[in-house]
Amino acid sequence: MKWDELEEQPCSLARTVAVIGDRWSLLILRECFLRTRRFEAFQSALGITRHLLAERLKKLVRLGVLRRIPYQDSPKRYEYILTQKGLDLYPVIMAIVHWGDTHMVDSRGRPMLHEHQNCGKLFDPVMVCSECGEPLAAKQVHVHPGPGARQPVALKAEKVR
Amino acid sequence: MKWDELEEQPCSLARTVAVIGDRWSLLILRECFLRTRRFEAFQSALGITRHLLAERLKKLVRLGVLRRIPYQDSPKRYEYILTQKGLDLYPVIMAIVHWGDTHMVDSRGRPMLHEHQNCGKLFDPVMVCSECGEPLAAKQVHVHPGPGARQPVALKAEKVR
DNA sequence: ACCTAAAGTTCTAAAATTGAACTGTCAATT
DNA sequence: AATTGACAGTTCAATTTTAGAACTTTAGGT
Repeated sequence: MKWDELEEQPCSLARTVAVIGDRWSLLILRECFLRTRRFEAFQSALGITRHLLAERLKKLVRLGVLRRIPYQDSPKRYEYILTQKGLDLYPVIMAIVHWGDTHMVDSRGRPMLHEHQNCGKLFDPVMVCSECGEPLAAKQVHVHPGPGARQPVALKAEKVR
Repeated sequence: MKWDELEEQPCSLARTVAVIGDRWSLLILRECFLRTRRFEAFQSALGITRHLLAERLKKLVRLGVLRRIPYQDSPKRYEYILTQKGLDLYPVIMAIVHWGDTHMVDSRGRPMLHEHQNCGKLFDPVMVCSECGEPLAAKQVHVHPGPGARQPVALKAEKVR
């Protein structure tokens, strides 16, 4: 399977994996949320090769997650900032961090703590139901095909012919 | 950077990316949450090569996300089920799916809908603060070094010497 | 004139992934 | 008794990605 095919699958997870499902993209986004904006800064913070960094930034811009904006002329230099689409990845990042905090820490404890400015407390992110507000568990969720589900099998067969 | 180095970084995101940050692991986990358990079933659902599937399953078992349990003798056959550590990835999966639902759908709409058995409604997952219950936004969160943060620079220099 | 900084690009070697065929065990079928 | 098929992998060559290092371009500072 190629990356482009992933993007076209009738599955929101697969399509998102096409965007962030590699070793570097999520780390680049972590840096974005920590206010990193420039090529050299990404490179030295992550230790990614310049080649790959250039490629990933290009990809994230193409997909609308980052915007490349000039911050000076002569020589023209650009920096990378999160779009709204990129900012919307925050829950993904936090869910990942929280899993790491729970299952991948050593004896010394968490590398980072998060403080919620709203309430002033150190917190963990919790995923809840938009309708009833209760925390979500896999077993309480049933999945139904939506309007964008895979075509009926008959139609798929047509296409193959 | 190698995968093992990722696992050892003082960052819960990097450590989690070491587990799920590749093209296939998240898709395999999607299938697990959809009740897929067996090698052939994963293979035909995903179109992954058998070679890679075997490797990824082994890795997820080694990392404690899946457990390999025999379901028959003669010939001995095994199936793969989520451990608690694996089940805890549900919020990550849901956050990813929700982002795809928001930003990667075509005109036909979502491929899948989710129903919360608790309240009986179709829902979206929302990430909230464990302390005050308010939805989280990146701008309202401040980050502090925790007990497992990177060693002081002086100590790092020691190590290098 | 030379050095540095930033943001890339180019090149070769190493590593990961793909695709396809092959293996071993056993049950069921011919 | 021999053949077929299911399942859970393993093996191997070819292709694609990634890593590592050097190089390029534009311009300011000394």
